[in-house]
Amino acid sequence: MYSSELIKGTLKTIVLNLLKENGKMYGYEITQRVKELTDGKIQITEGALYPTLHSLEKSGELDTQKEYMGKRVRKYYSLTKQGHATANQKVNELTDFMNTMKFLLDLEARTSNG
Amino acid sequence: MYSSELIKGTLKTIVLNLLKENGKMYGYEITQRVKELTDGKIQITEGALYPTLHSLEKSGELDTQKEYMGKRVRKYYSLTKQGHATANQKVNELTDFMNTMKFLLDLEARTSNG
DNA sequence: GTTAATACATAAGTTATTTATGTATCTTTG
DNA sequence: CAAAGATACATAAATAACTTATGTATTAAC
Repeated sequence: MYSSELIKGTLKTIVLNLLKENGKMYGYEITQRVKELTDGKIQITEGALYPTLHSLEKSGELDTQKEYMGKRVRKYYSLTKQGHATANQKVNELTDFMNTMKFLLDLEARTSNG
Repeated sequence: MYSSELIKGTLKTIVLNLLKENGKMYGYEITQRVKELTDGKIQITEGALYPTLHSLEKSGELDTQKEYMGKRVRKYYSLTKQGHATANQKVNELTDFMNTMKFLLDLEARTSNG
């Protein structure tokens, strides 16, 4: 597990990008998928995820659709048009940020090489 | 400028790594160096930096040394032995985290290619 | 002699999270 | 069939890292 400060600020990006790739997902599914894809290195807690989903819905990024499996409810989320745009923008920003960070952290290698 | 949530959690790593590369630096110098190296994309505020430096000193990562330029004080910070170890560990963790994030965000490319 | 840059510092407010708790259904296991 | 664990939602209080605001003082530039 990474120290939690690192993961902060990337949650919305992760969620939006997963929905972009998968069309629709429900909350619990998102937590499991991320855990699986990262070998448990990133674990999204429900206390963090649900408020984030609600906030993305409120701001017009996500649509919801309830489905009943027997008596159990699943709340599926999918991107709105605006959500697609936000997803792209967030992923680009994070990619850019990571490149900048790599540049900063690689300083030693760069100065000793030239 | 990146959205501030992204930068959160990386400040200590940035500071420790800069000190590792430069031997000793003072606070204001750190803010300027980071701004310069990132073309203004990352700007560390003094309200964030000074408490971080104090906290790293308190936890035994940094040593200080005051120098007077005329009447103006500069407080130089340098890594302790423990600080060196923490710097390496933090940089490794951030690198690892960024690789994991790239893997997560590249999902689409991977699934459409194989 | 006023403005901007250099250089330190701290305190109140914000915000995204963690931790804790709660409800309910379905599945496995002894 | 009872208990435990997994599935699936939700919210509220506490925490931590920052932002924003403010303060002091020296030096440089105009």
